[in-house]
Amino acid sequence: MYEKKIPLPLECGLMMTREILGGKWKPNLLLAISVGISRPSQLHREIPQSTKRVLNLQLKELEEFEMIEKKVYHQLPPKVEYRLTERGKSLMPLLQQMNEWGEKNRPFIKSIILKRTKALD
Amino acid sequence: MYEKKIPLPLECGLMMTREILGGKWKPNLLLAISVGISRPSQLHREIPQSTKRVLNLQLKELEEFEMIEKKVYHQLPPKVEYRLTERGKSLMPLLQQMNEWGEKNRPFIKSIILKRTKALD
DNA sequence: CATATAAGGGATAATATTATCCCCAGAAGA
DNA sequence: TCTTCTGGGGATAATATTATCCCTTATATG
Repeated sequence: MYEKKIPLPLECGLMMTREILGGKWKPNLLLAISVGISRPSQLHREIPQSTKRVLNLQLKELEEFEMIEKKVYHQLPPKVEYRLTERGKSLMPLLQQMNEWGEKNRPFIKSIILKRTKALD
Repeated sequence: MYEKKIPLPLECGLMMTREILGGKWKPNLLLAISVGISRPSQLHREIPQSTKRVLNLQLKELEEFEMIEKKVYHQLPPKVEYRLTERGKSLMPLLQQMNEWGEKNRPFIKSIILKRTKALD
């Protein structure tokens, strides 16, 4: 996320998508924003496993890549809203498929993860 | 990839998909295997930016999650072939979408990445 | 004999990514 | 006054992931 010393192949579509969706919470953020959860505090409540700090970092990157837009209302208390750009919206089918595939296969994947953690004692 | 100390939300479909496709070369490996590039050496030639070592690690994980199957021919020189399982095949539409979206948006994403690296001097 | 190919992996370094902690501002409500 | 809510981020620790290096086995080829 910060600087990359080992340049990644810029000629590969898969890598490009990875660059956008690779962050741990980015897919969740995009999906949440797409359904109208637009303010930072709401997003954090939606994804409480994470931290404001980290969410901010990932939001900033999504903004850098113009997947989302940020509207700042200069008020007190401050108010910020994110929304998807057209480019961001074009990711929705992909994200939905990711989510669906994951849901369908969740029991199976989960069981394997649990086996692994048990194998560690 | 090795051990995870911070447990990830097992109830989220997106996270499950991430667990499978999160490795740097896993999507490429799966796509390559799907088009018949089945032997480790072939795969490495297909993805020369990586290393045998790393590819092996990622292949092993894909196997653990039963996305691919490994056939070992006990010969000399050794011969190994990977192929997709049914579960692995079910990932193909997703991978193709990832690839297509990435290809479409590659020029744009690339330009932003390049701006960032230039901004570092 | 030197080199290549096949597949694999231990040990360790380098990098990248996330998490944690604690701070800031200003206003409203109990 | 003490707490809560808003949004934000510096500094640093902890973890996770990839990369690098080098060695093994056995056959075939120049």
